[in-house]
Amino acid sequence: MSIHRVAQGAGVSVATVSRVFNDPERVAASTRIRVLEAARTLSYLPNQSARTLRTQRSRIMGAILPSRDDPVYVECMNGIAAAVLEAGYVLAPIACDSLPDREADAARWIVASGAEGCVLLVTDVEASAALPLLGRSGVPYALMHHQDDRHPCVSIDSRRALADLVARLESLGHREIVRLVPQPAFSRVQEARPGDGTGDDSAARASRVRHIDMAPGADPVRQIGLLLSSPTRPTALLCTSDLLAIDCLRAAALQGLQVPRDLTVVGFDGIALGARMFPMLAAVVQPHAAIGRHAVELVLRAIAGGRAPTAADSLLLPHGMREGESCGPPPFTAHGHPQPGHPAEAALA
Amino acid sequence: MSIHRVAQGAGVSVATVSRVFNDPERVAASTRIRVLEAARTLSYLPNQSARTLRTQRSRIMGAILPSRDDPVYVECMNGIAAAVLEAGYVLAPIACDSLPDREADAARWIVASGAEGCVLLVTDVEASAALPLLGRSGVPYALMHHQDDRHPCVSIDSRRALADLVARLESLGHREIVRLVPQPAFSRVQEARPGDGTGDDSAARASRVRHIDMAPGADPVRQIGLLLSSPTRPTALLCTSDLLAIDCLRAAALQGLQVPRDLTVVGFDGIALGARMFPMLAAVVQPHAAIGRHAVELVLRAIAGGRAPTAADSLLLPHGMREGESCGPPPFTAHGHPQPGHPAEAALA
DNA sequence: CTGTTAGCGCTTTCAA
DNA sequence: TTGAAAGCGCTAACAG
Repeated sequence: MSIHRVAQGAGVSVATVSRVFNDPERVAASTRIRVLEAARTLSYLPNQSARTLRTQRSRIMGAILPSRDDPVYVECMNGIAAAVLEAGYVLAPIACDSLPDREADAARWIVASGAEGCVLLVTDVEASAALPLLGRSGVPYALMHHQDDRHPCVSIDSRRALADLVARLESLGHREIVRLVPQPAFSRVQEARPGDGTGDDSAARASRVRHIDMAPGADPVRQIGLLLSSPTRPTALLCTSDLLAIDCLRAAALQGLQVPRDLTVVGFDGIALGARMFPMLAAVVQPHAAIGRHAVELVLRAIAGGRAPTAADSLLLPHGMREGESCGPPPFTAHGHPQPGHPAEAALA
Repeated sequence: MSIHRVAQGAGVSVATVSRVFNDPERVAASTRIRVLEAARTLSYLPNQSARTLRTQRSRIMGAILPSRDDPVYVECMNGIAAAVLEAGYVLAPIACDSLPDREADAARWIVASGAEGCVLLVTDVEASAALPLLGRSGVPYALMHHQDDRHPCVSIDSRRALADLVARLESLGHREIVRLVPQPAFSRVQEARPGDGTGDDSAARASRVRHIDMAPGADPVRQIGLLLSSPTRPTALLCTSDLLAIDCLRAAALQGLQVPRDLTVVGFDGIALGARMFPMLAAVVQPHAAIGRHAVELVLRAIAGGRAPTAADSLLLPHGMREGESCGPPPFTAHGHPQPGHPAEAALA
């Protein structure tokens, strides 16, 4: 069904029909009604491709994310989708399974589709081929969950969030904190690692934490179980993601450890599901949806202003903390000896 | 960057450039290389809108789903996305938050975008405005997770799955089984309910189960807690969704009940996350991804054959069963079937 | 093997 | 307030 048939049906020119849909004020009420009527009976819908081709405005917003499975990205996508919808755009989301090649493909498709902008979360900002691709094509973009001097970013202050979390664990008495890092690690996770050269206070605090890289491909629950059955098992597990924290909860239970009595587990995302489990997962709560929303709005603002966003437009959003039920004092005394009669004592014997 | 500039750069006509991208064999190797080179240096990408407008083939597959938050739909979407990608199409997914109006809007957009097909999961097949909309526009579609005589559907035999699950619970000795049904219930959940008039064996078996509608809007964990604190609490909770089963697990823990010693909880989706929790969630395992994939392939086959899919093309996929750790024998000897007017029902009112 | 050209459906001057 | 017509970038006859 094309605009011609509608024009014919209403006894007007195609230009008038077009105006009815794009600038209704500029056409007489009587003709407008006639056109609308014709359009309705023919169930006419303007052809998007033709419209895009003609106006050079696709009203498409691209979104490149590592995966569709992690609730973190789902929550982020919710914010993105809402902002995109409100702006009258349509969303073209692409999940890349954390594969850099797919990220580049996605960026290429984004450009070819004529998307007016793009928000994205890449596995590795440095190595990303998608970023320069978008940059070269002049597609305005914003990164989510990253902090980088060379790109417009929206995220929390992850270094500070980590410091907050460590401070909380330490104030509870934990001295043997292990931070579990899945491999390959996203650049957003690598940040705030000891020896990153920034030398600021929070990094110093974080360096008191032992970092353990998880073997890629292996079953996380088994790996964590191994760690927990070690005689020198940590008193607190600080996970880079909530999904990993959930694995920790299961691993602990399989070892017969009770959380938080025998072990503290904290996450770093604050996904909604964590609050529906038992024990409720203690975690940094990142404003995932807000991050997505702000990233979209940043890009939209740039489109409206006719210029690409820059690193100077970057936004840092506040994070929260979920107390949860998976976090408590360590089972050991301050002096590092097992409390008498504590199950951990038997385990260490 | 248009095809003209590339043609100019390579010293050929636009037709040749077009051929290089659409039917490379038909152009001499030497010219092809020259064109490709020019395209690369100019970082040319064919304009999708122009291509679609000209060929009348958008290579877009629409997907309408109730939400983005439920892992069930995420898994489904994974299957859809994979099939769509393999076919060289691009996916346009729309989440409707289970709002019929948004479903209709989505269908309208699908049509306007020129999508060649659509897979969808609607809240209510009967009342859906999206279905007739697609039908009228001639966009081939397939329903997922539904069984309906009037539409092409891909799903499991949910009646049989429910019967299998009930049989398993009964063989373990459970006689007080409650099936928790969130409100408003999807048509896919309403199926297999007593009094649905089919009168077959599985329905008869399922009718031994007491159905309890959950209060819409209220906190599920609280509601379930109330049910569990009743003196005549059921011995097994049969949930229509895994997410609800997870709520049951938490509610049970808050009541001091140990699963499965004091209470059996089973889900009806088999989401991956359920296997990562403790206790591992026992559940019917639906092949969500396969359902999505088959729905797409069904539509693709129809597109290739130049005809819309019909109810006769419907597919029934086999379901599985996850033993899990949340399922065991009841805590006390069976004392007969639940009586009408069970107090547990009042607890939820 | 390659070039010329019409036209997909729409918006938008420019004229009336 | 309305219409005529050009052209967005591309593909597919058709001609050579």
